[in-house]
Amino acid sequence: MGDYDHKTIEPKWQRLWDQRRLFHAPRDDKRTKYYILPFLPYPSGDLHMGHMRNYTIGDAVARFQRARGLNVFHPIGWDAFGLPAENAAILNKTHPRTWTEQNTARMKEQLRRFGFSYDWEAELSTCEPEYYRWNQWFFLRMLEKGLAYRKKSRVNWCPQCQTVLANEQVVEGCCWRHEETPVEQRELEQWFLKTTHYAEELLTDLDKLSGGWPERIRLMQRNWIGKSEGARVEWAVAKSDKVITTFTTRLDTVYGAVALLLAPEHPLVDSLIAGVPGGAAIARKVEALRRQTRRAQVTGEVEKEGIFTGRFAVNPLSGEQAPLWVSNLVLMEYGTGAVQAVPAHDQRDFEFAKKYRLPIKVVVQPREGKPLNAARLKEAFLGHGRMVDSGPYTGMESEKALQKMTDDLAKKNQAERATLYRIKDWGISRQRYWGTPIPVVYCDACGVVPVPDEQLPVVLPLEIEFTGVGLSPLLNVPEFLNASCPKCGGKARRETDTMDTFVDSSWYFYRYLTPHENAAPFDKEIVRRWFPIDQYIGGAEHAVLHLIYLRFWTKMMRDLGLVEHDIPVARLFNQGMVIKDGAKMSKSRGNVVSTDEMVEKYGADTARLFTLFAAPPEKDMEWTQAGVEGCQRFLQRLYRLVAKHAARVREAPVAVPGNPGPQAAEVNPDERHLLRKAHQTVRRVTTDFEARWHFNTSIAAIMELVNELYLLEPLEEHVSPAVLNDVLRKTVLLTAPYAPHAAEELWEQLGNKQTVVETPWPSFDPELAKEELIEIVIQVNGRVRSRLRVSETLNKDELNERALADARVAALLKGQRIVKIVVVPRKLVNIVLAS
RNA sequence: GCGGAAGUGGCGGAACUGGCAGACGCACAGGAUUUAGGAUCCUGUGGCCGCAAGGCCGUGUGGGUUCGACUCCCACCUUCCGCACCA
Repeated sequence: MGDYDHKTIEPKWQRLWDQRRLFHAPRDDKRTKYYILPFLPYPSGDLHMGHMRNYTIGDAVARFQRARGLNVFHPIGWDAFGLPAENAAILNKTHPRTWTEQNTARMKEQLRRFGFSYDWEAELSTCEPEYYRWNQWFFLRMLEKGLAYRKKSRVNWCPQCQTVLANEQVVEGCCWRHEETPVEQRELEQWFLKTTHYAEELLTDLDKLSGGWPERIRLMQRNWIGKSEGARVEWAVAKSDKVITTFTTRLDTVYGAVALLLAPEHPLVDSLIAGVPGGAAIARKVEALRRQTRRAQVTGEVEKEGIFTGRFAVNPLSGEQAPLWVSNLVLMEYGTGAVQAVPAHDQRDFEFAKKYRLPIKVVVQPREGKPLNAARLKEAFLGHGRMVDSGPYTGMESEKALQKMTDDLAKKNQAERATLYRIKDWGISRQRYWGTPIPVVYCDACGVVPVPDEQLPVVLPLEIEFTGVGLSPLLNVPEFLNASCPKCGGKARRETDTMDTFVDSSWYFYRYLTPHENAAPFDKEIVRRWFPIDQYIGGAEHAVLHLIYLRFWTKMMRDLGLVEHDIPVARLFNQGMVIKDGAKMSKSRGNVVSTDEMVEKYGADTARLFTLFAAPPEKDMEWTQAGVEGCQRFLQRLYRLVAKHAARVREAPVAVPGNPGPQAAEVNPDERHLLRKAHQTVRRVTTDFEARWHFNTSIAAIMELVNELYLLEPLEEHVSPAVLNDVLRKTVLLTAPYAPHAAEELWEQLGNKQTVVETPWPSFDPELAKEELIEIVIQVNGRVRSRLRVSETLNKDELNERALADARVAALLKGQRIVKIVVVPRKLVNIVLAS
């Protein structure tokens, strides 16, 4: 019989699954497809239990759906390019490729030891030329379509990474990897992808994702895209031929504008202050404002301030002159870098006006409450209402005035409706070695020239030296740097910037289906059959980066005619974090639980089981040693039980089509009880998988079933082999998605030749699951005073009668007047007494 | 400041549609087995009062709706997360 020994069981079944290719999903198959995958992991070196939670959840679902008869595709691969590999190269003199390969091999081994049901034949690594070649190919297509372009721009520079960061990688003014390092600003020529081209579509698609993607993620993306509708309005500068364009969503308040504010970086600032008295002093102030980092401005480390330029601008509607100020209140990055200042109706303008003693002019009166008085205003009024002091618009509703003013100005070509998005184009240039080379060359004669498709891939040279200083190390590789121009054949210099690794992760899930296809990024027909992804699983930290880029990429591919759908991912699941000692499990916090140690000491099954049992998967869970031991104890308990009885029951007849298994009529009361519990458990676990993924309650239900079995020990005295066989088989099959190795071992002991993986999910009989007698609670004034065990067919009147006849209830009713009796069939009787 | 999620025993959590609060697990206590310990099996375990039967209190706080509220409504407190001059 022996004891539960995970060390022999787990490798045994892993080998067998592997040999028999049980997790390979035939791309062409009549069964319904189910495409489930975890986020692409970065090979950072070592997996800990925090990472494993993601894979454990996905694997349980994959195994369940496979048992349900679906053709499950469950791939994994490696996000193999990126900065850490290069930083490691600088520190340890290992080549990024070597470092990456070592880490990948190590993590792959760790995943294998957990027995996840991946289709390893689909494995891919983004640093392989056969993969990144297609990044380059896509880039060229986008270049042709005008979706990729180059511009000089002020970029975020992290002095730690020595590289440019995308806006998304800047967290509160600091680097997302180095939270203590403030980001600096630099001017560089950069490659951009036009994500803004799809801003509107990316926004409206969020509605279609309702139900499939978590509300939280959709909201974050909506804020990120940040649509706002308004108008661009032209203000002439007095005594000048210059015109300043503002953007506003509240043109209705324009009569209340007491100033026009310009961002310090606004291109007209220098020429406007050039000839003005005191211009030199103003210029010095502007210079000081420009030196402030955006971080300082946003976090309020520096005060909101400004300076009057000595110039005036003409209000396009009132004709009044408004003083022109330069202020760090205004951002050059958003809108036009110029805004109307309306203190009465904008809180920021209100505070600015108070500070500089600018007048305050109310032009919209609220519909309810006291009318506003400019002199006594404590804060800006942001709502809509009735227009006052606004020339011909006075008396109108402000919403109407907004439209009318825009139309009126538009007729004079002084305004146009405009929609602005907060989302920016995606800067993909990285001054780094370990990434996809951007396939263009710079020719002295022809300028920027794309590398022709036939010359792809532009291969990253492997012979390279890392000094850790300066820009890209590729600048020191003449064989790479020096190219000939594809157009004129003359001397050209190759682009040394590489692509942001978010490019790699934007489309890898298409490549999984045909990872070695070499005529195209993927097989269109196979993709058509397998998309969208049925279930994507990963952490919420990628809510606005990866998960917007991948939607962008699909839009772009749709416009290239490569795919027909708009949304690549039908359902998204965000698992919670793993907490240890009060903090998120992470290497930097030093509170990681090693997966190797877990497998060694408790086994993968125990680790997996605990991961799912400790909390529902979307919530944070706390890792505790005692909890892990409890789960191991359960597996041992199950193992001992099955092992003890296997020999006796395995020859008994088995429920198959034609023989539905033991029925109610043929069994004794103990057996009836056990069968009922078993069928109830199958129902509970099945519905938990289908509806809400609360594996903690599923596992609790299986534990209850096992407890019932123990209470009937010695089982041979109470339960026939046929019934016991049926119940044990169900128990093992239900356990399999959570603890697949132990399940296989026990399944084999029960005399099965097929693996669990090849065995259909157990079904349940609703009739057998039904309780014969149900418990009805009798309440008096809402307090439980007694209970009845009755047949569930009893109707209201019968229940009423039985409740009043109850001895304990009758005693309480003596001398009391009954006001009302509430009867809820199958639940309770509540007798309400006069007070 | 704005938006979101969440607050239940000593701990992790359960209660799915307004109907028995605390499933399951941990921890703890008692018993069986054992030379002993460990392991295993069984029993108990929200608080207070009581020998017991039983009673009272109890889901962050205060109010409300209801025969009945962890669940719905209002106000507030705490924690976590996201956004944060977006004109």
